[in-house]
Amino acid sequence: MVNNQVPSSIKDEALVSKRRNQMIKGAVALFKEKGFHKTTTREIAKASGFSIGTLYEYIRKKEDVLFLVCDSIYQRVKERMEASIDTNETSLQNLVQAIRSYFQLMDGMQDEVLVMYQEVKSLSKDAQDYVLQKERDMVAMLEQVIVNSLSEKIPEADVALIANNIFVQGQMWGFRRWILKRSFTLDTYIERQTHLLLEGLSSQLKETQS
Amino acid sequence: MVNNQVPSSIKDEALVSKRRNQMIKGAVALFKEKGFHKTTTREIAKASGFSIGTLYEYIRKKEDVLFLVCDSIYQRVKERMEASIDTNETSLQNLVQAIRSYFQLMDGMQDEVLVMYQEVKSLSKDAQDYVLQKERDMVAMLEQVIVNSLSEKIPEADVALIANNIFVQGQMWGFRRWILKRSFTLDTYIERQTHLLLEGLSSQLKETQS
Amino acid sequence: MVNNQVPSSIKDEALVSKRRNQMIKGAVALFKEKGFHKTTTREIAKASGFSIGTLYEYIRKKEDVLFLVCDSIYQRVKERMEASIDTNETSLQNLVQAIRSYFQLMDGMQDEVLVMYQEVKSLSKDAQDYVLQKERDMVAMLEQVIVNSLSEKIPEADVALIANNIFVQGQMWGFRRWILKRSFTLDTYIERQTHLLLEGLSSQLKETQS
Amino acid sequence: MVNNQVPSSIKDEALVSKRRNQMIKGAVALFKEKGFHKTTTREIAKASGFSIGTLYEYIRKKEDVLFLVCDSIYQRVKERMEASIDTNETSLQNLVQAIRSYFQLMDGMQDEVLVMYQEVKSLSKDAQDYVLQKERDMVAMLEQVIVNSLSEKIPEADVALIANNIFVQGQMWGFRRWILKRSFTLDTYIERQTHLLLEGLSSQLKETQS
DNA sequence: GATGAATGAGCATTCATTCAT
DNA sequence: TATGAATGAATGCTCATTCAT
Repeated sequence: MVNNQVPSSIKDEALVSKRRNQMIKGAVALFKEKGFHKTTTREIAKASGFSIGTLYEYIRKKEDVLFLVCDSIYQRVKERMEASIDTNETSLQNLVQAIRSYFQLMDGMQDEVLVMYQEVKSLSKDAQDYVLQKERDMVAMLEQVIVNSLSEKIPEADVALIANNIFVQGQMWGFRRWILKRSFTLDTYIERQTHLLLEGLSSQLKETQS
Repeated sequence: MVNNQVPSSIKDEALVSKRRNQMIKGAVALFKEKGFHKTTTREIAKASGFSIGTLYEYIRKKEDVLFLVCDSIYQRVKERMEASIDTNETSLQNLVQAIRSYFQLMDGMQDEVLVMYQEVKSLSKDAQDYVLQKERDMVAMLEQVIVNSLSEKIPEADVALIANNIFVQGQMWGFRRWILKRSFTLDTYIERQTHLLLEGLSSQLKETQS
Repeated sequence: MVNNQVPSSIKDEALVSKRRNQMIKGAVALFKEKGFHKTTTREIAKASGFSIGTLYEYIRKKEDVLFLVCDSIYQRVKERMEASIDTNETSLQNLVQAIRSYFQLMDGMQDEVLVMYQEVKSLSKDAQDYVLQKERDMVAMLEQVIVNSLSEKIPEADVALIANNIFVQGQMWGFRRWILKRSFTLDTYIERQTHLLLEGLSSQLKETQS
Repeated sequence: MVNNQVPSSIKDEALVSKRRNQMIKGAVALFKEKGFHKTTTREIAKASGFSIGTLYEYIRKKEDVLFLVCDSIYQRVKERMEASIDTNETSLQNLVQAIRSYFQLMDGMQDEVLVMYQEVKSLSKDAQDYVLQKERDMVAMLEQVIVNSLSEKIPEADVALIANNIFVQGQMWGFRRWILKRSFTLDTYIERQTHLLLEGLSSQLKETQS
């Protein structure tokens, strides 16, 4: 699926898609290593496996690469969340499972998420808005799962807050690993965060037959 | 107090201190507005009130400015935390109060924290280590306050986790304001986060006579 | 008629001719608008109605397009001068008529002449010589008409000078329109320039029975 | 006198003036040789005797060099015309003298005028307007001299036309030398053009006691 | 100590031209 | 014949850093 926010002068859409994937893959690795600003377009071209001229057949400006990278990361995270999280199921188990899936996802896409985290602000306002909408969607998914897992209604704001906390704690496993890895593995991290959350919600939670 | 990590060719320490403060003040404003990479040394010099030549009498490289800025921010946050948080007091009230102080601090230094958040990765490994140590110190303060507020011992890892959660939630008020401000004011945000935390800890908390 | 100064890899001469005409038509419009140097080969191909690859089947280098354009303009001007000017007729009326025709021609081909005027110097020396020969031919035509209109012989140099003056005044109507249009329409311009010229020549002119 | 249409980041106005003169001198030579578009900024810097970085301390964009060059040429032509032409004197001799001075000037600044002629269209609309105003001023000077040399009034349009003819004939000596030099030297060219003009005006001219 | 002119390596971007299909 | 994807040399411009005054 070609991202039409970024025009290309190449007509063959399948090719555009293929080349942009090469580009994204190469760019993520570089951005991870040295950040967007310290990465040159030539390096991106080289890491993508084609020439600088070819790079510019598929984008207009360097910032387009960043946009493509951020968008692709958000898209992949969103898709994988949609695949692994059931927003209809109403059991508590479903919330626990959703958190686990999401944290595992964050663990696996750690580098990508870190890149995204540090560089979104380098995008133009428009591009940021476009990309952040996906973040809102993801938080909304978590909110739905939370609501479904509760037996009593709690204030909307609290649901939003919990969803945001979970969301950020997932990312935190990526961008604060330097401090967390002293005390946790991914599994213990998931387990303890879940534990803490459920304790806080205990009185409103649905009964679960495990 | 002159930061000796960054050598200056000027002998007069008082002057170095004064000039660097001008520099930091000007630079924070610029980094906030356009980020470290898009800010030029000329702009920094101008915003600091002196010439480009003079700027380089007080630093060696552009990165030194970033280091000075980050260090100064951490330093100020740390100092203000130390001033408002009592790590000896053992009441639950003290934890509540510490959280409130810290969140208010984050609210007031929102821009600075945002800058720091996005730009630390641009520092050299050494500079990052130096600066992150201050972060570790702050988390440690929170850990101490948490431990003091509990009647029973809980695993060290849990203490670390809670401290990290609080720490990040404070920053989150700054860097995710775009999504949080739909549901919260600073006060309601503090109140609900505190509420959630205490619910989760309720069984281990010290009794409080309010 | 295919211009053999510019080789093509296509064999079918009729096709070459057709494609080059498309090319010239498209290119003139572009050169007029933005000049030769700011026009890209891709734009020329697009304006010509075929692909960049096809463009290069009919020329060797970008400069060939400019040559083709200049040559075509000169050719058209020359042909139309030959069609409307009678170099055998010896009346004064014929000179007056020749000037009128030529000025009207310049008015109609204003854009083309302007393009040619500004861009010939971008041609290689050889191409310039080739193209300027046509200009010499046109001036020679004017010289002939002038000589025919005189009753007495005047120095060759004077004839050349007058022919050049007429020639340039015709072009001047194109490239200095910004200043002339405040005082003249095409008709008054023709009338006054003719008047001035005839005054200067009055004593040598042939009698005319109008 | 520093041209304020083009901002410089250097404060010392005398220096700006000096460097820009170096720049103009170097650039004219290059533009003359290969045209504005085929001249690189590096070449301009080199020909000016300083580095590319320094060049850009005195201008903002490459086009600024062209503007500076065109403006300087017009300015010099205008100044020298003002110095050698008397717009108050009312004798016929004065017109003859003015033409001679102007043609000699064009002869001496041939290269500059050629450059200007071919490249003004590369300037932005604004810059063109600014520069062409100087041309209007010069034509106006010629008009004044013409009017002063006449005993009877002739239509304003005719005065404008004659002034323009003289103006263009002066330039023509530069840009059509390839065809004129077969029949003329500068002196004979001046003499014959003047002769032609005076013949045309004879009945309206002031008596001159030579 | 302060200034700001000079430097040139470095970077993003363009575009004429080629060539496999 | 026609196409258009690929190439990379070339170019305009920026900016951190130095150093003479």
